[in-house]
Amino acid sequence: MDVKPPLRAPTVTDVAAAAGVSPMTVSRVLNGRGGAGEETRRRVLEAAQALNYRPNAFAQSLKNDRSNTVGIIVPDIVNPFFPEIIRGAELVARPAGYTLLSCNVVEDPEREEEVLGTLLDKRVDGVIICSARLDEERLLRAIQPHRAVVLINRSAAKRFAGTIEVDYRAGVEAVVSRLIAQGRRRFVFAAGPAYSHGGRKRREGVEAVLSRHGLSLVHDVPCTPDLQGGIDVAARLKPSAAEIDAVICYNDLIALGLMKQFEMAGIAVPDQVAIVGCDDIPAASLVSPPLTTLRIAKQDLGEMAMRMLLDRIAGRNAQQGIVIEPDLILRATTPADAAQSHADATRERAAAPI
Amino acid sequence: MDVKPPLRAPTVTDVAAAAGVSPMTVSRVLNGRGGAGEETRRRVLEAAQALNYRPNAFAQSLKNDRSNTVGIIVPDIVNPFFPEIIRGAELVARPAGYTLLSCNVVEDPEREEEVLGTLLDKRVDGVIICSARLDEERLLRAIQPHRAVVLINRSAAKRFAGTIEVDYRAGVEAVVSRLIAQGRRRFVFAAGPAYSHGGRKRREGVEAVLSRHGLSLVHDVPCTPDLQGGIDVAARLKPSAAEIDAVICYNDLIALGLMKQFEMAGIAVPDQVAIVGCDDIPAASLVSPPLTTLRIAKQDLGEMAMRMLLDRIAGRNAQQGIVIEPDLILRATTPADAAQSHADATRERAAAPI
DNA sequence: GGTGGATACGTTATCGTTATCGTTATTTCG
DNA sequence: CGAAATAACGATAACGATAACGTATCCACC
Repeated sequence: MDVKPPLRAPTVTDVAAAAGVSPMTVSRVLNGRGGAGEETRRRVLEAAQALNYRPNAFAQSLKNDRSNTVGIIVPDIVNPFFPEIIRGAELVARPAGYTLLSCNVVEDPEREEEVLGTLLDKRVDGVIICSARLDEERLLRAIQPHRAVVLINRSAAKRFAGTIEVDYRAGVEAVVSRLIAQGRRRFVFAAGPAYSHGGRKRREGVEAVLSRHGLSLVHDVPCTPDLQGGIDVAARLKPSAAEIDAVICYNDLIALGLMKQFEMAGIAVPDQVAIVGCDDIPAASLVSPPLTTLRIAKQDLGEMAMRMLLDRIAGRNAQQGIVIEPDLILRATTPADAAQSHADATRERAAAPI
Repeated sequence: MDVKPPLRAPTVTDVAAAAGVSPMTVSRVLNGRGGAGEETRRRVLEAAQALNYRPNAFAQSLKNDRSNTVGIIVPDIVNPFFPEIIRGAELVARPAGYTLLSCNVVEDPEREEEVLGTLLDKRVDGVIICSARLDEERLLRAIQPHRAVVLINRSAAKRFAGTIEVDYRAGVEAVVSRLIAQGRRRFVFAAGPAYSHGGRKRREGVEAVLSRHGLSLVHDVPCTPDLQGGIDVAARLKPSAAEIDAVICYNDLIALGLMKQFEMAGIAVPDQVAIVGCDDIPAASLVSPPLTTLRIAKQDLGEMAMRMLLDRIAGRNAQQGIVIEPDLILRATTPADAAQSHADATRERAAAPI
């Protein structure tokens, strides 16, 4: 019963034959280039419709040397921080006629290089790279052959790429200052991946404030940027838990893993140890106590990055570098400031999952 | 200083010229087809290396009529359920030489149709569709032109696609039975999207067990499958909270949104109302009380789906339909069974984030 | 020495689309 | 009314890679 469609997809030639015109005319009509009569135009459109014709993107790309595809590379798609960025990017890309190719590199620099190569093979018109884990030299070499590049949280290579950076340093300084004002003195930094540029910025923020007060980090613990990383850090800290009173975490996942372990070990948060995360992933507001964190407008970030990329593809390199500020979201893993408790409550309401 | 690369990427012809052979020979060497002398082979490889040659994927695809690209469509990339599936799929696709094009359709059936069209334009070799939201007829029409299709959680169209289904019904029956044994009688189903096939299966499970006990749902509330959905459901339930004692949720996000609202409203979980989620996203084990849920091996699911898809692309339609069973993960949003409390504890330890 | 068969290459044609240029018919205007 | 401009369309040739086929060379073996 089912009319199995011809094994071969219809081409311009097929449409042309059906409409009684030349392939060129079909192309003209379908691309709205003009130069086709009204009656002809109608016939062509009908024929295309009837055959369910879809232009072959390969042939088009081969001809035009543009793929209308852009790539986005993230270190770990399972980390809730990144899907929101991807969504933002896609929201901008699609209406502009671009398809987004999102690639997960599972926190592996080798893979990052490899994926940039694959994207080059696919002739993407541009790439957004989130939190590149490659060292400077390899990163440069890897992005250099690409037509347009936007780097998120990686200041390097401004000559070859647009950049969008989160001002982690300022954000971290704000929380740390606050904690010091509240009497905390013995800080730990759960540092995340050693090769992370954002991680270095965060550390700078912590250390700047600490040294201003004549303090320094009690521990600086690298870890994977996921729940397991937090669990590992907790294991390292538990023996000497009495000697610390605040942990600044590279991201929320680490903070949440840590909190869970502290809870099981009977370490009181925030009374004994304050915990600060980063990113404000949805889970941060759901746990008990809710996590104090630096909120980053993730979807906006993705949208901005994609707009910048499309600009660069179009040859408009207007914005070379953008810096965005994180928002300090005070929740209950840091002590409430008596004088500010009302303001905090208000803020938290605004910060609740919408 | 920087030697700006030629604007045009090198082609086989360039490599051929550099090596002093014909383009065909270059192609042969690079594809390991044999039929090239040892010395020639060396020269070609050197030339390709020197020029940093990368074959143009468009031209190859145009010639071979295969893109070595597969698509995966998910309703919402921000829902933690899906990134793990994507990761699983990618883990299988990449070693097999396929690039994965993942598309987010933001819970919109129109968009789903549109994206399937875009993937068709890109001539993907196959598609995996997670939780299709399209109705039967439109889904069939949309997948029919595709070369190979695997549907996740959608039993339809077995003639045209491989399917992998989670046996939600069985999983839900298990929890509901348990809750009834524990004395719960007044059930609510937070149903998720009305057009979800998986949602219907879950409802069937709940209703089957209830009717076996002469009961029926107190409320059946559709909602978006995210935190907001849970918040909305909570708003609907709060006025009559005294009349219910268990809520079965379409997924964990809904359950978590609901819990947060119940907590703020002073409704005790599980003493007053038991809550059950579905998926076992990482946040489920982090909140307090930790959420009882149906665990789905998400990454495995993605891997299986991709293996099935690659089989179908290769023309081996071995497995037509697979059913996988969810695991009931008992945590603290459902009452502990005295006799079983030790077993539960053991189980929970195994279920902790690794 | 001539025939057969490897082996190592080059030529040609093709995938589907479209820019370029050419051709033909139609209109416009001095 | 005739010349020139305009419009509508077609033929050709690319884009880059590669099957299919052709050719040239060399060795083996009768």
